[in-house]
Amino acid sequence: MPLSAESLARFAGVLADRSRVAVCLALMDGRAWTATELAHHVGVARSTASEHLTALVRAGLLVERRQGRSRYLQLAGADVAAVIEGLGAAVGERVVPSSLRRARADTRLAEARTCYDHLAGRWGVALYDTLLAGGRLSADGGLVVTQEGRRWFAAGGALPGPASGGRRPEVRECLDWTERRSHLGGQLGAALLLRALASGWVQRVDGLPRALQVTEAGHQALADLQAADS
Amino acid sequence: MPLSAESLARFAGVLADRSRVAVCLALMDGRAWTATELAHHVGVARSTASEHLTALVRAGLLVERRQGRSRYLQLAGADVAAVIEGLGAAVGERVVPSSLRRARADTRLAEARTCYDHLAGRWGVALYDTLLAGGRLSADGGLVVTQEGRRWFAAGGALPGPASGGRRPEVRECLDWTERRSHLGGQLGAALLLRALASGWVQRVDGLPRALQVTEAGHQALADLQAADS
DNA sequence: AGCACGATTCGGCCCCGGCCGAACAGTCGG
DNA sequence: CCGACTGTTCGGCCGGGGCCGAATCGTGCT
Repeated sequence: MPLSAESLARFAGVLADRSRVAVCLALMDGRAWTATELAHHVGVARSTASEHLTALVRAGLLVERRQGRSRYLQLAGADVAAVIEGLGAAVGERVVPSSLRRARADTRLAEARTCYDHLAGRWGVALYDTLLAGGRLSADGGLVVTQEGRRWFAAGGALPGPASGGRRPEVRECLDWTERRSHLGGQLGAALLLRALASGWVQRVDGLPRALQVTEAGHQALADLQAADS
Repeated sequence: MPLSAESLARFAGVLADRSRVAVCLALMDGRAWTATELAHHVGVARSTASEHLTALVRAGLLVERRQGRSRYLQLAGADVAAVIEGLGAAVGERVVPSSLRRARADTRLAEARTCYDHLAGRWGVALYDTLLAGGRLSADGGLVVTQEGRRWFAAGGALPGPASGGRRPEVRECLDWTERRSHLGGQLGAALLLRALASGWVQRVDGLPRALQVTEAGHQALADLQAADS
């Protein structure tokens, strides 16, 4: 009779399917997967996966980001991850032995890390925010590099060829839900990571593949960038 | 492919039905309901409810206690309640504004309180344990009052007529999952509450209907009882 | 013993939903 | 413009499962 039973059951119904659960479990690594990757991973036809994914998005468990002919999917937020972990605990399984749990626990991963081939973590997010605040990037209706930004990237040697005609977008807003903030992806994001390593802003940490340590020079570089804008 | 997806989906499937969810929600008050009560409450036939209830018990969400021709059902534990609350939070609903949440938070309710018409809370549980340890109650295969116990209850004026032919059992083990322990229910439990109030062991608290405050006399009475047994 | 009552089982109905393959729509690259 | 590739929509198939009513069992009361 109470309304809550209806909606709660409907919500649980979304998680009441192996394929959909498998999708969510795969996404527990916090990264964005493409639809075919997920379809192949759970072992169903692309058409079937498509329906599941729209259902998960409509239910608010996933967010999608369409890019070209691809559709990238991520968990909607840390709260849904918590629900899934809670369910996993209820059936007595450890759902996430993966990088994510460590990412939250390990402060070394929290400060700075790679996300695929670009910069993430608190420092990566801060750098992205600074570039945005300084007008080097603009996020009005799709992320683009401004003229000023293009000069700055070029000066640092971090600008790939303007017509480096790959399929990959030049810049991309990459949502990392452990931070619940965006950082810079795409070609330029990758180039920026290389520059950060080359300039000694960050350095890799032995034994922790994705971890980065921010050096004094790195903190200084970010501070300089912020100071130059004000 | 991973086993966890299968079992997790099956678990979610148990909660993917309005009727079953409505049952769990009703049981969130922490008390035991009878099967027909639940059937009537969620608005399905008794036969349908019976199947749902066995499913919930088999899934480990509920525990049952058969007594005479009745079947009492309760939530299996605080952990399942937490899962349900988590799910409720995920759909943006407050599942339990009820007494339970307060019972956990409010130390006054935690120390001693009424559960229906008998004693619960830490002090109620301790009293029950003491009666059991002192051989006044025996729990081997169904709770019964021993001869020694019968004398003790009679001495305190807490013994209802031996053939007070109501339908209610004389003693009953009542499982309170906020304590995760049993306390004394049934006719004798109710009589014991009256005696505890009459003897000044506990007194009611203004403004908190179910709350009881344990007096010095109450603590003393329990200590005396424990001392007499050793 | 007989009756009342709570609970369970069984057969049957019906609808929901997961699955696939085929066809279609967009996008990217030559 | 023409392939190559990603995703989506649409029939159609089929199994699962929620629901009920009737019959049955077991318990308790008189």
